[in-house]
Amino acid sequence: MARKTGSHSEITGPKIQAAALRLFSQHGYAAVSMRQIAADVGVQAGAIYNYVPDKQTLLSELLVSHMEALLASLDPGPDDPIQALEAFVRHHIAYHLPRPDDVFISYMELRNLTPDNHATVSGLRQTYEATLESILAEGVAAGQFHVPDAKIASYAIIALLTGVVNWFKPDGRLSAEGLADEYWQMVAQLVGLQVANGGDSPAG
Amino acid sequence: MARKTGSHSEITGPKIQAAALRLFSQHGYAAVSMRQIAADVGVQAGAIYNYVPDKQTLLSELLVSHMEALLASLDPGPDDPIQALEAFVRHHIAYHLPRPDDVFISYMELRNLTPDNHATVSGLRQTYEATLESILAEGVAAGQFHVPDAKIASYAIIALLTGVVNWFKPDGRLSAEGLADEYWQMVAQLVGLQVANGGDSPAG
DNA sequence: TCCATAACTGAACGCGCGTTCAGATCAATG
DNA sequence: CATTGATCTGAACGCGCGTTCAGTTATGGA
Repeated sequence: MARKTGSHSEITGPKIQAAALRLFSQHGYAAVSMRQIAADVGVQAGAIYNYVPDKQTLLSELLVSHMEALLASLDPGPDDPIQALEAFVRHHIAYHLPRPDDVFISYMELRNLTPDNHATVSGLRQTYEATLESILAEGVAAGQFHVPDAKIASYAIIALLTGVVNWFKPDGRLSAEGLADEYWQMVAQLVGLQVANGGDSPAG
Repeated sequence: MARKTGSHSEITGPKIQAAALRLFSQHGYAAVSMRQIAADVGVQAGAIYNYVPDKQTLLSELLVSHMEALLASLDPGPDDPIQALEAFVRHHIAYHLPRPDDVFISYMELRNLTPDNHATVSGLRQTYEATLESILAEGVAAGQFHVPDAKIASYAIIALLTGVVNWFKPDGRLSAEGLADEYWQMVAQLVGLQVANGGDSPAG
């Protein structure tokens, strides 16, 4: 054998993913060229094709791996719907806040996926949304939550939570934890729970 | 004078705006070519330049006119924060539901605006958001609303409300009014109001 | 040291892009 | 009906796109 497999590959490969993620998030998939990604990595455009078959696959892999990592990070959570909802809310914020670029492309570049890739990513997303919906449905059935419709409420809550990456700046007055506290209060109230003002999560 | 000014212009001009709006919303600004827009209108690409100086201006005008129309449609509303919030929620949904394409491009194509155009549109958007924020702030000051932070709550509520266009289908079980009812219940609870809901008692 | 080969370069390919413009077309005016 | 100018066509411009590939470079095992 000569040269160890992937001596640079282990560096350049991830660099390409990272550059593509940032550039797609910043300017949009269609507006970013392979040459721009290559320049960002410090390489010629042709070199990218040692790592990725084409531009479309590059985008698709970013979305799929984000959604799979998000799902893998999901804890089954407590049985009690209230606790489960709080855990979901806090986890959603904690997971998404450090990954604004992933959130951006996951919600904005879906339409640039080929039908096959779109179906894959949509399926993963629906799995995630269904997790929240079932928590809500259980809480409604148990008389703990009061929302007009569990599915609509799950859409509303996810939109509300995901929107945080649009304005949050890590150097602002709020820490990630403080932010999660505030969002949990709002979500708890949204589903009809009483929340101690300015305080912690509801007892239980 | 020969031919009356704008004999076709009055047709083709709006057709271009409409086609651009739909195509930008569907595929994204960068992914849509002037030739595609022209084909959709039934004209050659060059003809577009009788109506629009360039592609960037075409996008910018769509965003600006949407935001200006949205602001113009805003009623000052009742003095009471609760009534004002309800009016804001219902109006937001009623205005946005029939205009999903405007909503899409207004939130997804901001980054494709030149700095000047971006500043203009952002300014209009901030005016809109400030309307909600001041309603919330007044309600908090009056002890009617209980949210951790008026500004964050306004972001959350707008994200929640705007998300509706991502899933709403006009032929589903819900009418626009029924939908507004459900969203108003959720928002009312989010800000800490008690909402009568089919006879169940308030939680807690 | 030699050399197999992973990693990369740099040029090239056909193509579609935004935009321009000279000339054709067409409908209302005089 | 002839004229006029708004409207539109169709070809062209330079350019950058995604992708390919023959050839160059660099690395670590033999």
